[in-house]
Amino acid sequence: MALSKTGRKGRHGMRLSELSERSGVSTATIKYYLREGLIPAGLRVSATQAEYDEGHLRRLRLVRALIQVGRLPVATAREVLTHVDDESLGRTIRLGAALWALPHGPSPDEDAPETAEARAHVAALLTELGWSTALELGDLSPVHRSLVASVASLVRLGYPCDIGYLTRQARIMEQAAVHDLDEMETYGSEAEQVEKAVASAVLYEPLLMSLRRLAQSEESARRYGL
Amino acid sequence: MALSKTGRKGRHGMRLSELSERSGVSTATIKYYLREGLIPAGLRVSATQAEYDEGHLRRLRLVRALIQVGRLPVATAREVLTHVDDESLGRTIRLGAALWALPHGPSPDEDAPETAEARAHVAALLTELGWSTALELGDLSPVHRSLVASVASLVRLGYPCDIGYLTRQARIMEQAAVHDLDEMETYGSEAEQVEKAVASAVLYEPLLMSLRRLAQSEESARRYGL
DNA sequence: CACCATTGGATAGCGCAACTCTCCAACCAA
DNA sequence: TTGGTTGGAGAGTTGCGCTATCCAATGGTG
Repeated sequence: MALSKTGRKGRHGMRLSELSERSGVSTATIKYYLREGLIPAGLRVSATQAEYDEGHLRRLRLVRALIQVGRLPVATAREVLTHVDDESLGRTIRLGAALWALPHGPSPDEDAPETAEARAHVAALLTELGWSTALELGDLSPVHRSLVASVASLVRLGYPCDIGYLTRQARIMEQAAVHDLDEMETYGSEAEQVEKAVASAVLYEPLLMSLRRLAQSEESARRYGL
Repeated sequence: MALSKTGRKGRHGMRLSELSERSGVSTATIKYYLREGLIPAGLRVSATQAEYDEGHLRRLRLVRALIQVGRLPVATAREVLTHVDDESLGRTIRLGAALWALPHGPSPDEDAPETAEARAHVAALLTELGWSTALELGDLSPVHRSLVASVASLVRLGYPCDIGYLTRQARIMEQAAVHDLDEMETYGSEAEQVEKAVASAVLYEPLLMSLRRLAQSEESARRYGL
């Protein structure tokens, strides 16, 4: 372990190994992410040396969060980050593009008869909710497609998935979404807002689901005892 | 096993190949699931032949849902199903045991300084919420641990994850949980209720998250236009 | 009864994804 | 110089969810 030329954790000029130490990610893995284009190349300071800065560290942490917490496949993470980085787009579109690329469950199985039923179910639900944007985009949106796939699975398993129940749950999710956007607006820069939105989608989802399960346990204990 | 004696819908015996046709799962894969103990063995009718019934079909569909939609590793699915099948337990415990075994994100990294902070955050949150059961079980519960891990990730990325925001989201999730339990109570048998709870956890979660993202899009369009 | 496709069971192999290892020449501080 | 370190590239490893192959017992058909 040789002393690098900078003893301090300087704002600029980290080596790959220092990036590794500070992030807790092995150099081999960082090299892999660099190869895969998840992290921008460092500043080439000579033929065989490159420098990394705080931005790289931050990006690396985001990548780890996407992959480890959010369970995104590497290829998907790359696509999402491409949109996050694309400053040529306006906020809304940039945000939409990033979310658009986010992980979706398996696409609906078009051969299964339940899929058509599920599609109709979802259309009725969106109509009921008055979510015209989602209704118009329809099958083009990956989110819409995973929704259809989820409903199809439930139908296939014999759960009714009735519109009233889904509508109520959707209204609840709407509250959550409103909170999220309120929260997002507290972030100043556009880049931060977009990153926040991505984090919101991939990091807050497991968090919310954990909260939901805890709430279920609480409610169950309340109703039936321990 | 338990299933062959309890869940008789149709008495009519199927061969493995018919089970495959009706479920859309290849015979090879079904054999794999049998080997892995995800599906109880068929009724051995001779040295090299076995019969399967509607219960097996239903179980097979549940397995596919857990693995394909819920993304459960095979080993985890087996563990969950073991609890679902365990008729020696009371409903609440059985339900809890099944949910207990469900997939959790990565465990918190004890080496990271953020983890301690996250743990304190979560404790404060649970106190604020009055969720005493969750508070008492604390770190024993996998759900609690993934919650801590999620919060730690957010903190690590620089998001404040403030208690007020989390409390509001938790209250919203509480509403969702109450709906779920209401819905669950409409199912008659205990076995069905437990299965419903599992389905609720693994199938409804992606569904709810899809709804949340759609709601975010709607709200974003409402605020900022397309 | 004889025939042979089918069945269930066991084992080995495949394909993908996410790393991880190995090598090497360039580099830089001592 | 010199010896440890660096970045880059490709091959290797691991784990998992299947999938393909083989085999003997079976059982419907003629």
